Amino acid sequence: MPELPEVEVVRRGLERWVVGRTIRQIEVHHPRAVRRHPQGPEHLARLLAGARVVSAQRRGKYLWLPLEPSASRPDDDAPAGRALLAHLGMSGQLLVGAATEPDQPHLRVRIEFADAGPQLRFVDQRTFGGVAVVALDLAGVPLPVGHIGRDPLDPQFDDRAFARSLRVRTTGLKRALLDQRLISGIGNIYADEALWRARLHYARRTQGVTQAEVSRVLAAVRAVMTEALRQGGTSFDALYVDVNGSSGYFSRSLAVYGRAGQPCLRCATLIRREPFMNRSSYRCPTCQPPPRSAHG
DNA sequence: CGGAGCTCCTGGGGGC
DNA sequence: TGCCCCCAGGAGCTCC
Repeated sequence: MPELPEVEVVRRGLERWVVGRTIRQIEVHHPRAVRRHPQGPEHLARLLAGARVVSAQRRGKYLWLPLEPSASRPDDDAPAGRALLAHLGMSGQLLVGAATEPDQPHLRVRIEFADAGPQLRFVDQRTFGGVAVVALDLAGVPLPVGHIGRDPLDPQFDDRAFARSLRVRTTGLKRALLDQRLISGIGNIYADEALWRARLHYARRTQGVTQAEVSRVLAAVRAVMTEALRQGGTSFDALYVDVNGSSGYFSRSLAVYGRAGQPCLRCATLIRREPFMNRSSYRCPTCQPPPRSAHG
């Protein structure tokens, strides 16, 4: 399940293998993979043909490749330029490989370049992810990404502003961590890992969280993501891989996620799995006790 | 408008 | 062995 560290691994791969190259043509193999491109697959293909990839950017779990502005036209509706935007969703992969490699079973979009180099493929089993060509705002951020907050590894992330907006929310702590408008890049795995490291329960009321606890949870988020990044990301199977198809090793380092019934690495209490938002939360009952009152 | 719940999707795995 | 149901979950959408 790609979260910030996994997406950043992919971004680095794109930076190395795709930036500077010119797209020759693309093939859309599944309409759902381009559903976020409202004008349809043919329009997407037209915009990309001949475009040069300028850089590889990321905010939270969104990736985008700014494109060299084409010769300006009077009717240009994207004065600040366009980018190829990608979200990996649950199971999306961006793979760089030779044209001679056989098509993956869930190949959704193929991008070929004008040079003789490897192609870029968007492969996605569950089709929660997708690609689109979108306009950039004056800050260089894709319009559909405008509502996404900065992520905790962004140097411009404002810890104090985060603490303020967190404490005026009326929700639970984990729900807030998963709200990409407030802080981006965190998904179910890293939310559980960070809460375990910070020794906080997922249902803690955001209004009742102290400044020290906010600092603790932010430090935990950054620590777990930085460690995961160093190990190439988290992977349980072949679903999440870097652009070369290699898996990360961080799954070996998970303290609570997926460890129901196994001892807590701090206190040996058995880790518990509980239903949460129609999904699961993993926690240590001793290190992360339930909040005692409505104030959390 | 904030908050909560629903929905999209596919393949693996467990139960019978 | 085969079938059915559950599970994984990001994020846009809908409803209150």
